[in-house]
Amino acid sequence: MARTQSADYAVRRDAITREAARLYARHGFLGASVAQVAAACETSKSLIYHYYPSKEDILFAVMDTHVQRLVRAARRAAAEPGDARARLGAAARALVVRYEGAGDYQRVLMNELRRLPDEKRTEIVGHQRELLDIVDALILALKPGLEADKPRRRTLTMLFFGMINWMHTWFDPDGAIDATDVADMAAAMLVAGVEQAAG
Amino acid sequence: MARTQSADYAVRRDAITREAARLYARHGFLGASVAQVAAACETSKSLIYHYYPSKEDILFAVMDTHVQRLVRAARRAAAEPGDARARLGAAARALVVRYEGAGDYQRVLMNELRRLPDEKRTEIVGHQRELLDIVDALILALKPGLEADKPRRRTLTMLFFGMINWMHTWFDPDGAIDATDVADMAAAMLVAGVEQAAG
DNA sequence: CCTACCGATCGGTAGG
DNA sequence: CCTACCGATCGGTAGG
Repeated sequence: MARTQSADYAVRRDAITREAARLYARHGFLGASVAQVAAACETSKSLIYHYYPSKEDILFAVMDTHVQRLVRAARRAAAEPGDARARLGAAARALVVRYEGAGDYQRVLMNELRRLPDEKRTEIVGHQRELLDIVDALILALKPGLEADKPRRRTLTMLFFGMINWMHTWFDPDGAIDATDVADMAAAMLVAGVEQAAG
Repeated sequence: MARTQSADYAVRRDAITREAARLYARHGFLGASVAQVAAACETSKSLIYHYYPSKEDILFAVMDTHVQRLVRAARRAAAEPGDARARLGAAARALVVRYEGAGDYQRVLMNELRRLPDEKRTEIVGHQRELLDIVDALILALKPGLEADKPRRRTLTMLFFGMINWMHTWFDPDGAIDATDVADMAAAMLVAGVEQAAG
């Protein structure tokens, strides 16, 4: 190889991304300064700009890594053996587990999309659409009769993501009900909505 | 009376609140400056500070007027004649109609709560809890057997608000499905969740 | 001529 | 109700 990067280049970059996710989640993208991100990483602002060309590029990294993991997790769950109902439950649980394990990233994804420049926002939105399409396909597998009713399928999908995407605003991991139970409840409610729409 | 206010004091103040809601909704609280609010009202920053002591007080006014209207609308719908199922549907429709008619206010309420100082945030959260309690009471009316299971009732309530509170991120008023249909779907899905939890 | 980094400071704009 | 400002802090970049 011609030139080498620091041996721990990727490690440092990930650390920056993680601290930025924490601060953007807590204070908002505009409310968290690059100086705060640097301080959290116990380094200088200049070092941050060595790893990322701009504050918005850090935001993109936070969202992109998270949404890609969500897509992979949902795809894997939706491809498990079992009928459509079981695969929907598996996908719901997989997503909720990821939300819980990456709460800061999820908050940033939900709240700061408009802070991205058009081109980058489009890329993230594209991945989010892949996620919607996975659920849409499961709804269709559940009720092939809804083939012609795309608007209703999309509405059901959005109501489903409404239920789970904002769990972070109220869910208590130390409470009486755990995250996978909530995922199962949301999946069951979606199934009921699908039955009703089809019947 | 000792001193008079301008005859159109309330009208001007409401106009400021409305323009602020629009700008806070579009750019976020931190992303919208007081100068922008003043420009939108075709007046000066100083005039804004004549009507409101701080930028955060405008934010509080936006949230407070909206959440109080939501509580009134939901209470009225929940008190209509009919069984619990019908009253739940009426409450869902009343909320969704208000969300649609006050989209900017709803967006601000959803996204900017943490920008309020503690005391004011507590006041808004108190009103939101009234809203939760209205739905909780309807769930209980639907299934008295859930009396002892407050955690599950609260989870169902939060899943319900998850469905309708973030409609503004995806709902298309010119689309094939109208807002009250979405409200009915959400209400039906909540009922299914309640039945399942009780059975 | 590269990379990895530092302390200091740039031009503008924020709320008040 | 305006212009003229303030102390502070923003995202980003300079030289070395």
